[in-house]
Amino acid sequence: MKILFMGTPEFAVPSLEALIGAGHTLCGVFCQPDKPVGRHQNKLQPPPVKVCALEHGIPVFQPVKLRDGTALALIRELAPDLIVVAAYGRILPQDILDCPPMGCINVHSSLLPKYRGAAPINWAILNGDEETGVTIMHMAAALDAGDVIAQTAIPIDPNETASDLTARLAERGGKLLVETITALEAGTAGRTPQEEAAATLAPMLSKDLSPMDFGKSAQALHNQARGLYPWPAAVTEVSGVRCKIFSTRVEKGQGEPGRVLEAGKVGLLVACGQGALRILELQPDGKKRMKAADYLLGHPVEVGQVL
RNA sequence: CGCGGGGUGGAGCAAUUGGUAGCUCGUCGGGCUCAUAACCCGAAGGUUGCAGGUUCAAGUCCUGUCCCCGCAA
Repeated sequence: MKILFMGTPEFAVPSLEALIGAGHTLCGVFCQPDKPVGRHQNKLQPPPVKVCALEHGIPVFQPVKLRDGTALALIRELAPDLIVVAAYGRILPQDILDCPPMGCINVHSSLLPKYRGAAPINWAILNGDEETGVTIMHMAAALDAGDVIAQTAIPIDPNETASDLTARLAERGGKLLVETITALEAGTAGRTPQEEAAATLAPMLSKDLSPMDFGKSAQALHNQARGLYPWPAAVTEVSGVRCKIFSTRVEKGQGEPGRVLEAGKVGLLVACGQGALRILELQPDGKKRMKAADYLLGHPVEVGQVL
């Protein structure tokens, strides 16, 4: 099968590699343009998918616009049988969707119709879900609304971070993608419309989600810390110093929300609206990530103070 | 050269106006205890990121260089 792949971040890489591994012909890879990443805004960084594609000698295209006709012309020239999209980061216009004979399919990291949008994995954790999954679907003009071809559910570990879960789902997605294409070729693939009424959105993350409100339950805060890991991360102030909270645990405990119940070798224990949150790992502004216990050695926090 | 913080014994931090580096934890040895992420006693461990410079003397001032991190994207 001659395939045009579209994807950008790390999540899409296993899918691309799975296609290559399955022996499909990749006639090209589309990804977002290189952009400045990190501290040195003067330097452009290639997205992970580009790096992977180049390693495999696959031509890479990074169009800035998809609706000015040049992208469409390019795709016609590449003449793929099928377009596979995985976290490309753009909505494909109808003329491109209509282009390949076998159509366009998408790898999405949620159990659609739940969590349509940019950050399905994070929102599944933020909401405390116990399972999520990957879906392969035909693409429609609306956001993540196409008919479902295949779906696999996987359990979410109670302490799993979005980063870990992303890696697992990316791998699972790659496998399901290959299986699905095989089924499409064989003509045995199913096609189930999504139940619109059950659709929910998983919008892009932002730093507005970072501040921790200890009035919430310890479980909610724990979900916040792992769901926003590693970016934008749950953030709170410890003795006036802004800290990203990277690793937490839900424990029993009671007290005014935000009050420090314990500060020692096992980190900080902070009272929440319900239960208490053990802060195990954090990162102060300008410092490296460290165990909360280590941070306390040089920055004593009094038991009883309120964060 | 986008803005800013920082590199000190294994870890996290200190070090008055420049005068041969201190604290907490950990580690090792010993003691106490039914027991301990507890306590007591003792010990080891640092040419202060690197390279130059100023000075009688620099972690502390100057120059250069490498690395880490936050903001911003």
